[in-house]
Amino acid sequence: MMQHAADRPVALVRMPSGLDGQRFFQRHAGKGFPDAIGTVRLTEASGREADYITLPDAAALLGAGQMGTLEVHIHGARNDRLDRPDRLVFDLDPDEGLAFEEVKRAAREMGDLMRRLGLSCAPMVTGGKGVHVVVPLRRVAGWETLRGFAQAVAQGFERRAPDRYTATMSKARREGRVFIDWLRNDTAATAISPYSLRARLMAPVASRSNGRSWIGSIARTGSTWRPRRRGWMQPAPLLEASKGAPGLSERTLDALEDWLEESA
DNA sequence: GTCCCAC
DNA sequence: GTGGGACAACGCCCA
DNA sequence: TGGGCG
Repeated sequence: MMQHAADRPVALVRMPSGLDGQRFFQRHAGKGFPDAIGTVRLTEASGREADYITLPDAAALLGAGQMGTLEVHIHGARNDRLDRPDRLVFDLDPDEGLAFEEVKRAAREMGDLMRRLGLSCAPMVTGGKGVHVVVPLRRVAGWETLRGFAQAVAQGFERRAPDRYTATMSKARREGRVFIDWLRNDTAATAISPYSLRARLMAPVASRSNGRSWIGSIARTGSTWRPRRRGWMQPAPLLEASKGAPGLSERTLDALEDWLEESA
């Protein structure tokens, strides 16, 4: 998990009093935090500066757990270049009651497009009903570019198959469709970290809808902890995709233009 | 977990 | 001094 | 401007 979550601003979902207690989302570092947990100064949209939480190493993650942390949500940029995101996320969020098969189909189509645009990517089940398609990026473009790219892709999907996709968050537009949430790609936005638990009963990592338990999720990652059964070990798809990942270049944006024109 | 106020 | 309650986000889109 | 959303 730390290969994904270390050295970037994070937000925590904490339930320090257990399942029956309150639950809160915390992005600013607070007093009484363990020494192992670090802070990183971030300028918010309002212009205000605030100290955000960051986890330098496994000890910090352990410290977070000690404070009742269930979920870790990560920013799209690392501490050493907060203005140059190294990942982009499409959150594929199905309407209530939509078959998981539809989400998988959406993820496949998104993967196809990313490959066509020369980008690499990997799918991730979120532990809820959705799938994140994560696109690791060389840090050549800023947030503005990223956001515009994500929006264009989501709207392109909607235009191509308006009966199956929507790029609009509103409940009404989502009926029977997969909402492609492109809004996770902003300076202050976060997305659930790979391998984070979820603050739900049984603390899943992966949803039941694809039949994979959280133990199975760990096995899938290439973690140093390995289950006995052979054949489960595979390289973490996202880490594989990150190796030599390209950035959002002029060429990528041109390819996107072509795709958009096709569907116009 | 910590701070702060009321008692 | 101590018991107890409050507190621990942000920013977007769209109506 | 406020509500919904994640």
